[in-house]
Amino acid sequence: MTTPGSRIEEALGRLLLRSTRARLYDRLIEGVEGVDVTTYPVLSGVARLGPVSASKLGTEIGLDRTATTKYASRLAETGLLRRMPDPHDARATLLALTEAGEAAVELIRRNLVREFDRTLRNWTNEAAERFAGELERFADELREDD
Amino acid sequence: MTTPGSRIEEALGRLLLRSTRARLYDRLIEGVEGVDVTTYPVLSGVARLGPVSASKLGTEIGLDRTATTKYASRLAETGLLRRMPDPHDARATLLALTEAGEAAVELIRRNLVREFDRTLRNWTNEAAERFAGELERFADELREDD
DNA sequence: TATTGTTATACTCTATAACTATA
DNA sequence: TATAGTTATAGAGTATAACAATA
Repeated sequence: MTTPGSRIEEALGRLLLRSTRARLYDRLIEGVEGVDVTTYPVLSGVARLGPVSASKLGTEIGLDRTATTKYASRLAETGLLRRMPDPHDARATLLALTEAGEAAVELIRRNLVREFDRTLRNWTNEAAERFAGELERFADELREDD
Repeated sequence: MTTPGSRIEEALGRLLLRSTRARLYDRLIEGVEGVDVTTYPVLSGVARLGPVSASKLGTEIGLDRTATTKYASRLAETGLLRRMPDPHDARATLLALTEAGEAAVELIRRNLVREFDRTLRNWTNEAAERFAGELERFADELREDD
């Protein structure tokens, strides 16, 4: 029997495939030095959370702090992130966007939005809005069930 | 401006996080011996497509045929897949589910139903069905835009 | 003692290269 | 010549272990 669950599994499975993710992100990073499918979550996380330690950021984006540090260093080398001492904790280092980092985040985000809007070009606006709302709700509730 | 694309970007970004994927798959394959986050797409693909060559399966699930072969061998070692000669092409080998493979897919499917029932427990059946259809369409069209 | 960032290390995923057999 | 499956190999992602500094 074909249930909503099995249909969602199949479709979501394809979306979650490494190749789909890689292809999606590959299209967005043209002209943005130093950002790829692995460093994007770090860059995007700093953009969302503001100056943040590697430990906390790692927890938020589901990466180990050692991997977070590694990708943050890569982003720092290309000038998109900078490190600041944490005034409240001398052990910690805060990761923050540089101006170039802010610009990169803006560009990538615009590209992503454009990509999805293009995918939805044959949908009615009503259907697209509804789907967006349902996907938001689904993502929320899936992560709530920890 | 908040377009459907921007809302999808945010929601899908959360779904694509490695931690979300790992957590989801870990729950799906609970209690299924020999299946993990990498072999699951292979097993699931054979279940969906029926007896299929590694080349065609790889194309379908977005994996290189060498990786597909490797994971298929792993599934064969644990008795979930078997290889059959292709009667129409002596170069090809068809991958098919064994009885244990069918049982594993059935168990995963039951886990899926449980998982998504829990996520969708507050949705009407109509909304769940509609969302499943829209997600299928979205996944199709996102991959078409190559 | 616990936690921070970092580096070193090991393991896994996955693609490319190369080989053999068949269309 | 092109395509099938397979194995060997190499590059990259990511976790664990270990270290020094600070809470």
